[in-house]
Amino acid sequence: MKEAYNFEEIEKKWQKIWEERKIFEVKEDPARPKFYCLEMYPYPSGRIHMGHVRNYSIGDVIARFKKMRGFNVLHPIGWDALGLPAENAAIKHGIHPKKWTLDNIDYMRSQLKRLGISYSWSREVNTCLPDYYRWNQWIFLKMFEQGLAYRRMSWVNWCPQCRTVLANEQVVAGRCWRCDSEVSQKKMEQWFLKITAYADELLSGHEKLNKWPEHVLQMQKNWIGKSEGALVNFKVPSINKNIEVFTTRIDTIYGATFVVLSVEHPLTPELIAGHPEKEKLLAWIKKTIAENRVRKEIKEEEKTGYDTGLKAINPFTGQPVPVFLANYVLMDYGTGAVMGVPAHDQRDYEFATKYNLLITPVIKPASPDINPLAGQAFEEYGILFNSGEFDGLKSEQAMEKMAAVAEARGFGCKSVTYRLRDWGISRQRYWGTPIPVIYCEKCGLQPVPYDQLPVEIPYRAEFTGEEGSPLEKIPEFVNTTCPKCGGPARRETDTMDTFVDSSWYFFRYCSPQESKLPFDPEKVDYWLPVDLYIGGVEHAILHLIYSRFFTKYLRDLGLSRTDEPFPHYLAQGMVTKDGSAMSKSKGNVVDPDEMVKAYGADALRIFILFASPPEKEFAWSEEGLEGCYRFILKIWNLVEESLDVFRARTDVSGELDNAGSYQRVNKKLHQTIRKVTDDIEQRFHLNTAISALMELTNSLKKEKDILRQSQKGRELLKKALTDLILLLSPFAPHLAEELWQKTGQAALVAETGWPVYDPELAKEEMITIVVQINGKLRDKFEIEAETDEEILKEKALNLPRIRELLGGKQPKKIVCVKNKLVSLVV
RNA sequence: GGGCAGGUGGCGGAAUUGGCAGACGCACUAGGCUUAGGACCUAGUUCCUGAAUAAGGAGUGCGGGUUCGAUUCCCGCUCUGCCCA
Repeated sequence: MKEAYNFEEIEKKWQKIWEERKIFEVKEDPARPKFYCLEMYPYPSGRIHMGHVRNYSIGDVIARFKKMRGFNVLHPIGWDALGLPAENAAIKHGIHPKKWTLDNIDYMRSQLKRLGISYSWSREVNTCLPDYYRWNQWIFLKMFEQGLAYRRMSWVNWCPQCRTVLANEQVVAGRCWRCDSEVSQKKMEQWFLKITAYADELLSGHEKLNKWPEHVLQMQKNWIGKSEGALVNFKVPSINKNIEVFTTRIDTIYGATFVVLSVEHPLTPELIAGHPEKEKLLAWIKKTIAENRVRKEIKEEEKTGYDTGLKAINPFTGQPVPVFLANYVLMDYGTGAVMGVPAHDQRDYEFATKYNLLITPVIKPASPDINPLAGQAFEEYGILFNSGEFDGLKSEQAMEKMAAVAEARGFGCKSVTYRLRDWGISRQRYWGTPIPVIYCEKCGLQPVPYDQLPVEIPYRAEFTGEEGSPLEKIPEFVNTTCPKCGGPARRETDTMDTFVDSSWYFFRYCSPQESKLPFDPEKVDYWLPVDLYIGGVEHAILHLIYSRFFTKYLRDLGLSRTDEPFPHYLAQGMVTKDGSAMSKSKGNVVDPDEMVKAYGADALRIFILFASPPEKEFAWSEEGLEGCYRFILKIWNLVEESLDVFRARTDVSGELDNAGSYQRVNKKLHQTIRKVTDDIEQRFHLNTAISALMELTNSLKKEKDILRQSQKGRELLKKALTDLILLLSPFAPHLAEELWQKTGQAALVAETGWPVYDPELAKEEMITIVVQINGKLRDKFEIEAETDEEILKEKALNLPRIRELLGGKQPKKIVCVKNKLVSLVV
């Protein structure tokens, strides 16, 4: 009697055994090669979603595979547990953020365990516990000591109704998410981390990241946005001040017919001091500042500016040019001032046209074949003219020479700027790491001494969503004593961006209990870098760049020797259904729990991996899942029906009736081992690995009754089933363990080695050779592999069909490729 | 506007180095088995012409190029998605 496949029972059983026997717990072992397999840790929002299942299933295949290949595998998980949603839940439902978060974690942990992911649970990291976030504070203080954490004025979103600061995600279409009133901008003192100090290394480090997807590197490059150019001073004689502009095109400077400053430029007040329409101008400036914060892009028709009436001197031409304020120059980039070259910059061109400014061309195309289009700027490099002593130079040469001249004459120099800004980490929120700083009336700003860490998030707080951060309203928290003079002082009430937590959590996994330092440098030295990092591409810029920054900082602090935390990043594609990303707002979310209940974790895992390669989009379909469930049933039944071959029998004759069957299955087996191994190890194409397993299963199913008629065939079937179970185990680990046990194995699959193939046996002996005439397939024939090209040619020409088609004519040319084809040209 | 990724049957996808396009799965069709089945078994399924298991033609977004040969390489266009402005 065949036993039925009861996935619920089987999966629970093996999850329990793995946990009890601590199969996936690891220690440093210098004798073995290590493999650190990491998936992006989840935010404990309440429930696991399909994106998580995909992410963790991919990671689990790799982790289990590497373990079977003999690696010492670290495969940890944790929780990105601080953040705004917990606070929102408190505001909306009156649940304390801590309770909400910890409850969510408990539930989601059980969900992950139900999926059978091979995590080292003893290393679980939870960022909302003081044990973890105290080290955020520790690292912050180290940065503060070195001037890499600093405070300055910066803009925040402000809801005038709720009188509170809003996070960007709380601003919906320019309005407050709670009260729908219009969000304004407010300047406040904020904390920053000096990531720009590492701008150059973050960029040059890309060279080591040859196992990152090219497009992710490109995104980071754009984000860092290095531009090489020059700084040039334009003197404003009437107020005796210099306007320093940054330009990447100093070769066009003879065409600079005006200067434009950001409305937020520090010189603005002086520039407009004597303006006849000062009031009107101030109103416009205020409006522009507000708009610049909200708006992402400035379209042509929206470019507005004001003439200050003042003139600046173009240091190259010596000519006075008008000084403008405009909304299309941002204080955040370069120096907050640019020179306007309307002939060679499209934005300047549009601006000049609108305000009737002089347009002076100074660059002509290098080749006379190119005609600059009328009615727009010519932005290409070319040959200088109208440029005094620099006439006739190419743009590239001119840029060098003119920067040198500017430097020699004292009004400029070569310069590099970055688009990358320092990282603003201040959040006026409760559920985050308190920034460990104290303000004393007498002594001023004081860092919290290391021995007073952690500064804990006070439990008792009120969550109204109004009137500033909850922390501000907790006197026991705010009121403290100055660590220097002992007098009364106030605590900083800002908390840290949660990206700080996720910038180094992968260090913490190496020694999660460490209490003297953020992590044990020796253990980190053994495990880092992460050998494979898997996660959604939505974190490709911020999280990955911040993590790289922290890694470099921790290295410079002497705590680690790792330059790049993630030498290999696998960017997983989106999970979609009905053509769009699964999301609550779209209402197309499929709950993994229900699927696990209906089909089991193994079927869900196999389907999610089978439907598309990891880096591509994955489209949900329940029919597809059913198909994978049937595949599992097929394997189950195949093994059930063949269990007798695992028992010694004497009543089977020794000789094989069907040698062809033996050959086919043996070859298929070795080819499958080869393909599954290569697909996992080299390409991460888990979908084709699974399809290879399906093929092997189909073939065994078809041949098993013939094979079992002889002793030799029974041995092969036994080996094939054994290897099939092993190959299957990273994908469907519970099923594999159960079948493994059924076939009489004492050890666990998870502790067994990966099957090995014989390259000789995996080779095809007979090969189909294709015969083409004029590139069209006309016939084919079977022949031994590696047969000489001459023989192929002869054989092809003698095929009856080919002779008929040639009609006695000699081909003009014959191309022969060993093991592939014969191509005739007539 | 710039950068990147992608476009292959009814659907998800395969084709790893320029060499048989459509593996594997879904869905569907016909038949079998069954009291029944969303189970299982057998056969079939890119499109067009054909009674056909005969034979031929077209075919990997569109147009061109390189090549004996292009889903794959090159040029131009187009559409979709992502990122940045």
